[in-house]
Amino acid sequence: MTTERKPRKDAARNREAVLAAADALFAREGSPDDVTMADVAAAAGVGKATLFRAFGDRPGLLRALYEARLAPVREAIESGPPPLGPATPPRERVPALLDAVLCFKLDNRRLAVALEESGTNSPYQAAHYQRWHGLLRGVLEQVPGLPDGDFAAHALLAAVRADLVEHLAGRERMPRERMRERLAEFTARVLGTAPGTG
Amino acid sequence: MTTERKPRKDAARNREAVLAAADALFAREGSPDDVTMADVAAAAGVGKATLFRAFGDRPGLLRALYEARLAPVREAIESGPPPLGPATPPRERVPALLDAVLCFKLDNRRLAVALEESGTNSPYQAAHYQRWHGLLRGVLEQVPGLPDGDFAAHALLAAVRADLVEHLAGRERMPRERMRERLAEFTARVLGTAPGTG
DNA sequence: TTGCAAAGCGGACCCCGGGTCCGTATCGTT
DNA sequence: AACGATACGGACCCGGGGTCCGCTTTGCAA
Repeated sequence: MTTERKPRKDAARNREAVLAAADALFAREGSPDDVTMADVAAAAGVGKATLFRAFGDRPGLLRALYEARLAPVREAIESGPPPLGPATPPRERVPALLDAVLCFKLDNRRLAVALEESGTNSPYQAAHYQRWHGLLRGVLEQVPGLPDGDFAAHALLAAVRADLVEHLAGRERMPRERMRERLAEFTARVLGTAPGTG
Repeated sequence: MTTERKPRKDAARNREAVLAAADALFAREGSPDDVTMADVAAAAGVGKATLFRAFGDRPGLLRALYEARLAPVREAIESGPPPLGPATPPRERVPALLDAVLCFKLDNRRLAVALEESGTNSPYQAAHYQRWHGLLRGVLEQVPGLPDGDFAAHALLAAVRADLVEHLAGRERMPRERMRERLAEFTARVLGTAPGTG
């Protein structure tokens, strides 16, 4: 087993400072890649090496920020009450999950875009995507009449990809509630629960 | 009006050489961004400046390659016979369009990925995306019972995004015909023409 | 054919951002 | 207080996109 030593307290403090600074910068700046690593280091009042030692590389920093923000949502999904929690019947849980993802991306647009475009490789290898996909796929496969949960999960998640959300909400100024509504309609159609279909 | 002068013939020749070289390199290399502009210039037997003069910047080169490959498909869509051409009834044309996009991306995976990730800004501002979306949206809105063609068009196109296609076809080795089938099923569900729904 | 702009060429060069090195400062333990 | 381990920081390196400018080629015209 890999014995995890606990970090020195200045290290921990710096780590927090960096996270806070990065958070603020991404919120403030227009485009994610206008924020350079040197910027973050400077804003945190820290040397570049400290930053890289703490997070490995740029994607590492983004991931850390992302996971921190995502934690409450994960919690709600893994052990919360319906309609997000595991006790929810599949037909209701699927739209709830997608809505949660959408809302999360709406609330963290810049960050989500930065993360998706940061890796040198596709977002589909990212651990958090694999988790979302695995979960959604599992729930979809409990819905009778859905022939292929795997592809459907990918396709539904594609509809809430960060850059699409950013495009619609940011560039096209589509209101939040409208987007949620459209996504719900779309999901319902895929599930075969659409009003017009019956 | 902007008077377009015709280029000198060595310029034209070089332009072709660059396109051919880039094409070959993207096909050969594993990852799109392993191919540098300098590589392309060298492979084409041309100076870097020539390359940049001809195409502006890296995205410009990618776009040129992409448009060239895309031309026959556009042709088939704009003035070809059914099921792609304009004479096709909407309910058949939507899946045909998506299938065409999917096949195109399968045949030009590397290039499509490179293009989507190349721009400093999202792929949703790219002219070719706007065209696909506008077209699909228009067709969708001719289908009765579809409340929102705009979002549905985005969502359906998201299901055939280059990196997803690359992930499924490349990394996960999903066979071509299987992908087409899954996409067709998914599309049918959205359109309300799925076998399980009726 | 030769003259001569203008258009084009090429590769050395610049810029800038991610990532590293290593001498110095801090921590925390004895 | 002292000393090893751990962390700090900013100068530094590297590699890739994009530009500059002195030289070559083209094509028109005399």
